[in-house]
Amino acid sequence: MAGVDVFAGLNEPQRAAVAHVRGPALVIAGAGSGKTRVITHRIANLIQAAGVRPDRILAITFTNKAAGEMKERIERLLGLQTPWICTFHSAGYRMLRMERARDGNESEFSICDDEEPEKYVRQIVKDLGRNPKDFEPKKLCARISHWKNQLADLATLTPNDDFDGVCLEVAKEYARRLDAENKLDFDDLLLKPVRMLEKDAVCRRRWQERFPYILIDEYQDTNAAQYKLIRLLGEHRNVCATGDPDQAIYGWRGADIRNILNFQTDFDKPGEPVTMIKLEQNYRSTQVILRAAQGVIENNTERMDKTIRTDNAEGKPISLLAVDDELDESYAIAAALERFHGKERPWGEMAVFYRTNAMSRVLEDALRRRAIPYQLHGGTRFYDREEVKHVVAYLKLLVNPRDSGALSRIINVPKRGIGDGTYDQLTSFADEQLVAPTEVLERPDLLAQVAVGRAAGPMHDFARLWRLLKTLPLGDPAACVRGVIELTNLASHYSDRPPAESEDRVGNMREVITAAEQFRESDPSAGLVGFLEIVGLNAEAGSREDREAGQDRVQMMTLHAAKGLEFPIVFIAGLEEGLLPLLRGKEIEDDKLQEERRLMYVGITRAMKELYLSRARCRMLYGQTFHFQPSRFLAEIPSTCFVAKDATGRHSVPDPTPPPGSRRYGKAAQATSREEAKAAVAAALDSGLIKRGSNLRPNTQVGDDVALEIDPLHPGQRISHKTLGRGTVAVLRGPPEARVALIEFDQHGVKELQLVFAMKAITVLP
DNA sequence: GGTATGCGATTTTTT
DNA sequence: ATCGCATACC
Repeated sequence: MAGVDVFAGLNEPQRAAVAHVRGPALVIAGAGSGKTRVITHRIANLIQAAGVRPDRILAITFTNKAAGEMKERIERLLGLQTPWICTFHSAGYRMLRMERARDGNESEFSICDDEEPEKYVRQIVKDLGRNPKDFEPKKLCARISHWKNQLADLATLTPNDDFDGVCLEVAKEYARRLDAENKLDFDDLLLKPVRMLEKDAVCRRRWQERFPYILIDEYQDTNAAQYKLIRLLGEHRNVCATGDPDQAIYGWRGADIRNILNFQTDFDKPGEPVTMIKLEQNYRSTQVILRAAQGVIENNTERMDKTIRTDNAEGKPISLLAVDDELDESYAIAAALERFHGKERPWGEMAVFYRTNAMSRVLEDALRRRAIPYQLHGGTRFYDREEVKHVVAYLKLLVNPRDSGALSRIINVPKRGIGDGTYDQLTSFADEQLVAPTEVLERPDLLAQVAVGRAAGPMHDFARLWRLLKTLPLGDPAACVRGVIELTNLASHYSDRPPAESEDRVGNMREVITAAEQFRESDPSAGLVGFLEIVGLNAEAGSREDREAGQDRVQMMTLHAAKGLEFPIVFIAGLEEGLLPLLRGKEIEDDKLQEERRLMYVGITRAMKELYLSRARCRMLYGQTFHFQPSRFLAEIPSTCFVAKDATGRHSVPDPTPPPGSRRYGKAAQATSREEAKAAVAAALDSGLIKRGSNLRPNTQVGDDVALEIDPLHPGQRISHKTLGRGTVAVLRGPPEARVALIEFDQHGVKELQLVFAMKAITVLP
C-alpha cells in the first residue's frame, strides 16, 4: 500500500484538493472536471498519507451505484475496504441500527417500499372518517414527506388551512403507526438520525468521534435533513464537500442549492477557514459541446460565477433533428445508433436521454425492432415488481412480524380465502389482545377465537404456513427466499395468467433467490436482515439489471439518472417546450425553469464527443396527440455549435422548420413510404446534414402577426375548444416560445390563448 | 370472498 | 391509453 501515488495523473487544482487533509474544504467543480475522482483520491490520501482508518471516513455519494464504484476504485488502488462510503439513506439506516443494537434492542426495522406510505396514509384517512377523494393520499404523502425533509416539528406546526390541518393529523398518526410497527420510510432514514443526534449529546459526540473525516459528493443536491445531519456530525468541520451549483436538479425533492452556496459561511472557523478549490478544466467534452452547455446555463440568473474550459478538440457540430412525431424520432435515433455501431462505435458508448420515464417506451420499441441491445435505467426497478414485492413482503414479515404492510400484502397471496373482512377481524382482534397478528397465528388459544365461520379453514391453513415459515434460517437469505417461494407456492398465484406472463413472474421470483445467493457470498454474516437492507434501500446489487450492467448496450435513461455519467455519443430526445422544460400548470415559476435549464445542462455535458438533439412537432400523450413548440433551450445554444455551414457556405442560423407534413431532410422530401422516409431521416441525421433547427432565437425577428410555419393553427381555420366551443382563428402572434392565438369564439367573443396550453383543448375542424 | 365491469385520475424527475 | 379503485354481482 505504501507505493501508490494517489496524485498520479491529476492536475494542479485537483492535487491541491486531494492533498488538503485537515479543516473544511469546498470543491466547486464544473462538469467533467474529475470531481468524483478528486473525492476518491482524497479518501485514498487520507488513508495512505494521513494514516486514517478506512472505517473512520464517512463519504456520502448520491447513489448506491456511485458508492459501489468509489469503493471499488479505492480497493483497486489501496487494496482495502471502505465500509462507510454510501448514500445518506444507507448511512442513516446503519446509524439507527447500530444505536438500537447498542441499546440492546433486538427487534428489527423494516423499510417501507415506495408504495407503502400511501397505503398507510389511505387507511389513516379512512380511520379518521375522511374521504380519500378529498384528501388524496398521494398529496398528503407529498406534504408529509416535505415536512419531514424540512425537519418541521409536527408538535408546533400551525396548519395554514383545512388541508394542512388534516394533513398534520394524518402525519402524526402515520408516525405513530410506523413507530408501533418498527417501520421506517425513506424520509425517516434521514430524519430519525438527525433527531437522535439533536436530542442526545453523548450519542452525538460518539458519532462525531466515530467519523473524524466526512466527505460529501454532489453537495448541491442535499436537502434540509441531509444538511442538518452533516452539520451535526461535522461539528469538527473536517468536512469536504464537492458539487456544482449548475447541476442542482433535485429541488423538487427538497434539495436546497443554498446549502452549497452557504458552505463557506457554515463551515468557516477561525484558524481553519474553508479551503475553496475550483476545478474549471473539463476533461470530458469537445469545445462545441461545452460552448453549447455554457450558452444554455448562462441564461440562469441565479448562478455562482463559473466557467468551464477544455483543451479538447473543437469536435463535431451538434445535430438538431426536427421530426413529425415521437415515432419518427425513435426511428431516427435507432437508425443513427445502428449506423454509428456500423462504424465501430460500441453500443455501450452511446446513450439516449429523455425527460420522463414515460417517453422510454416508444424509444425502446424502435431499438428492439432493429435488434439494438439496450439497457434501460430507472423505470420499474426489479424490486418494484409486484411478484418480487410479494416475496419480499414474506421476508420482511419474518424479520419484523409487526409489519402490517407486509402482512396485508401477503395474507391472501396466493389466494387462500382470506379477504379484507377476515383480515380486519384478525388485526382488530390482535389489537384488542395487545399482540401482533402473527402471534394470534402462533397461539392456538387465540387462533381459535378468530378462525371461525367461513374463514376458519383458510385461517388454520395460513397459521400452519406461518409456523412453517418461522422455521426458515434467518442467517441464510437464499434459503429463506427459496423456502418462501416453495412453502407458499407463490407461483400458483399467477398460474391463471397467460403463459408468457406467468413465466416472467415466476422467473422474477427465482431471480430473488439468485440475488440472495450472491448477497450471501459477498457478505456471509449479514443474513436476511442484511439482504433486506439492500433490497429496501433500492440498491441494485445482485439484481438482473446489475448483472447485465457492463454489457455492451445502448444506455437509456432520464436526464436525472444521467447525472454523474458520461458517454462518447449522447442523444437527447423530446426537446420541446412543455417537455423540457417540463410544464405542468399554466406558467412555470422562474426557479423551476432554472432547474429545468440545469437539467438540460447536465444532459449536454454528459456528452464527450458527439451530441444529437431531437424534437417532435406532435407527441402522443394520454392517448391524445398534442402539438409542441421547440424547447426554448435550443435557442440558447449558440448557432456556432450547430452544423457549421449549409450548402451555400453560409453560417447556418437555424431556419423555421418545414411545415408539418412536408419533409425536407434531403431525400426525405421525395420519400413516399414511411420506411423510406425514416431511412432518409436517419441518413440525414448521420451525415450531419440535419437541417436547420427552428427559428427560435428570441432576438431574431419572429414578427408579430406573421404566421410561422411551425404554428399548429392558421388564420381563418375553424376550431373547437373544449370549454369555449367553436371559433375562428384570427391572428397568431408572439415569439415561438410564447406564441398566442387570437380566436374569435362563436359564443364568447375574442380570446387570447397561449398556444402551448390551448392546443391541448383545441381540435381543428375540417 | 371472489370476480367483472366501469369510471376516474394520471405522468416529472429518485433515495 | 392504461392502471388502479370502487361498485355491483356471483
